[in-house]
Amino acid sequence: MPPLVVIVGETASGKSALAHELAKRLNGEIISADSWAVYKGFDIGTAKPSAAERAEVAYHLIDVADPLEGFSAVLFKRLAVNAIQSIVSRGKLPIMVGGTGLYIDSVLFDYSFLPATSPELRQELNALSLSEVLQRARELGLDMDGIDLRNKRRVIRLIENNGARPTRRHALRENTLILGLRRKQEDLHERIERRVDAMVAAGFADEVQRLGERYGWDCEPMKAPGYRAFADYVQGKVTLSVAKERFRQNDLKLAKKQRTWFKRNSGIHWLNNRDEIAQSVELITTLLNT
RNA sequence: GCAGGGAUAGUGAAGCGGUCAAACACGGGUGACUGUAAAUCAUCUGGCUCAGCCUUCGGGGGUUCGAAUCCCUCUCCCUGCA
Repeated sequence: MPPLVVIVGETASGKSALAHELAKRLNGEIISADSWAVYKGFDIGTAKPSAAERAEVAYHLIDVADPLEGFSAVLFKRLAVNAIQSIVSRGKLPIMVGGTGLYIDSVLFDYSFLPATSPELRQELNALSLSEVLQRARELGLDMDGIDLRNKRRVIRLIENNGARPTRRHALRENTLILGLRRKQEDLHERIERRVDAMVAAGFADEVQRLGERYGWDCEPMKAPGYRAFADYVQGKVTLSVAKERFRQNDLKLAKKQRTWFKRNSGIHWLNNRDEIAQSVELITTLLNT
């Protein structure tokens, strides 16, 4: 198993900057594990690396999805595994950074997803109520033991898979180092506030306007909170300060979910706030020498 | 100045004499999570020595066994007539 470095953390924690720096120093390439940066055109609000950064370090899994077509964890896993292989074959170090827990875990724990399901069936099931979906599952004689019967999506998944369950998660990928970045609450608030301001200064509102006109206001990535709030703003529904406030609020909410997600992963090496680069380099060096 | 309407928990908003610490939504806390994951779902969300008690429904004063709900009055906001 080739070595893999993974960097996780809350949104705006500085993981991208750390990854970039490490890639430069250690001859690495970056795999973004971000469910929104995959979409073409959604650049400013998803905090994609700049052109200058991309010229310095190779980035993968950014701009790989069309905003009108959607994306999925399965696609992510497949592309990520391929990217790791090709990076390694070039003699470089793969560094996966991102905040989308499910995507990261799919690689870390080698999730084996069930076969694809038809969009028609999903559409049909989505239109039903929870009790109707449950009824359908019962009619099909599916074993619902252990399924969260109050969560419609879970029941729908069960039906789509015709009762099949995903295989149990595998052990953590070998030869993998997971670094975690954690910030104090007040620091995170400040970082988020600064980042939102910077995005606005960089023309975020114009980007949203352009994307809304091109892909419609209801396309998948437009549902990302920062975009949703600014879509309301450019359409004159809310003021700029309200849009910014919502953006910040959404970032904080996301950060909380990310914390919850990563908390259960006991394999993460949480870095101290000081000398994050030095600590990382040391840990990675150890990884590569074993 | 006269005639109406309104002030409810972090926000929006129900309630309109008892079953109201007060629906619901959002916001917030905690957690679940293998093809939408910034999603979806669960749970908690006035205070406390927590099967009970205490303090809340703009301020003050009444009526009543009992009021967020009725009356008087004060303050502030909106609407119609001047």
